[in-house]
Amino acid sequence: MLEVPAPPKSRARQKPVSVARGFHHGNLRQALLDAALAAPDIEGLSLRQLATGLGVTPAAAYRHFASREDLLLEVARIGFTRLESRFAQAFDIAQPPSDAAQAQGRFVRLACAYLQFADDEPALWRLIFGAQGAAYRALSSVLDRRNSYDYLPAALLGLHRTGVVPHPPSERDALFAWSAVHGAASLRAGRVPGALMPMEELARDLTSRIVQSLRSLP
Amino acid sequence: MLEVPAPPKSRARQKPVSVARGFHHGNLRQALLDAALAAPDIEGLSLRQLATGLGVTPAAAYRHFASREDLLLEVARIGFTRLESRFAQAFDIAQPPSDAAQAQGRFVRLACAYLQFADDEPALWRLIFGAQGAAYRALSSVLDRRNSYDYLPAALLGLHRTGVVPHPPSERDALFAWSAVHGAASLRAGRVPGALMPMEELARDLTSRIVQSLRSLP
DNA sequence: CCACAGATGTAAACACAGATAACATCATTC
DNA sequence: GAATGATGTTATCTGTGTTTACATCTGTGG
Repeated sequence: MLEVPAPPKSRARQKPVSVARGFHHGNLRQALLDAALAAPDIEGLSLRQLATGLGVTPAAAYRHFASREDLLLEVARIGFTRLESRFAQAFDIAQPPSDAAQAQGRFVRLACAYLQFADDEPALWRLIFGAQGAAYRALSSVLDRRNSYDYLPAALLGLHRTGVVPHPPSERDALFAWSAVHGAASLRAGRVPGALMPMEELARDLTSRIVQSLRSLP
Repeated sequence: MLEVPAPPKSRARQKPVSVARGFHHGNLRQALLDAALAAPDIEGLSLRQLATGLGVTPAAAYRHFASREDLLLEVARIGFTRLESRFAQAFDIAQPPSDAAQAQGRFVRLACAYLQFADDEPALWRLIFGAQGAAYRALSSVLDRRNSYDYLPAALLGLHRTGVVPHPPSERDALFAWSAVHGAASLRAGRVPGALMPMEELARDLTSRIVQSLRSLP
């Protein structure tokens, strides 16, 4: 197309064992995922815009993803992994709580991580939990056995072991805690006015109420 | 098109004051809304399928709605009205609670209504609250001042007046209650296994836990 | 009774999206 | 240094939202 026939083709000739770093584009797959992750509205993305935005033909994307749906699912998987790593950091498995305050701190941090994720990555939050959590359901079978939602029961167990809560946590206890935190995050993501207070405050309020409810029931 | 030129045109000639019942189709607007309301996936609807399904040209729909988005918003409005009427029925304003049991019964019925709506009309639920509740936000400014979400604070107030809860309900109390119920409904709509127990049971469990949490805090 | 005006529907077209198939090109490997 | 498979391109198909120009129906005022 009327360009300099071959400007020395300065593309790195390193040949680093033939790993990563694809051929023409240079790892288009990852570039597509990155672009999608950076989009303000992931679900509303168009493959074509994504591809042309990367200087590449729409059809090229189909060498890496079977469909748009497939790409979005992969993005959701990445997002879920990010959420999980936030959980892991908040849970801090290396430092099991040795007293009530520490157990409660862990619980607060966990709730905070959940809420903060909705705040920091609203597009990913919508992708994962929006549309009735279709993506979440499609994913949850593929994820580690050590599911994200084991952290919460574990934190509740810590509350029991340190004497904060008299009974060992049941499944319903966990469901209730999860409901409250998830609901608060949803309302916050939906910008419901009441839920927009400072986040740490919200997390403390939530968790202390949950703990209160766990103290009394049989 | 090779049909009988004018089979006496048996369309009712009643001329009932010229109200409702449009011209060619006979109230296409309502037919479009009804078809959308009946769809299993409202957000995924296509205007063209909708129109042709009703034996009408795609462009015809644009005589009644400015855009697809506009149609969906109207559907969401109708859905929200349905949810509100469930709330109203559950709340039963004509019979204010005169003792603790009745106040708790009202609270349980309210939670039940919320959960039941998610069960009965999943497509509407997703439309209203899915995608970070964009539709809900777009709507909430248009709805009655007597907002749907006034029922919950009112029910909490009833709990206080009948002595179930020592302190008058604060905004945070309401937010917590709403978070828990909304979260449970979301998890249920997302078919999260733990949330799929019989509904009345779930509602009782939820509300009793919420009440427990309200009993203790300052 | 009937022409007119406005509401309603149709036909045709545009831009854009997802998806597929046939072809071209590059990097690696024998 | 050719064979090969991974990668990207060029059409092309179907379907969608939307607009424009035109046709038709309905109720109304002269």
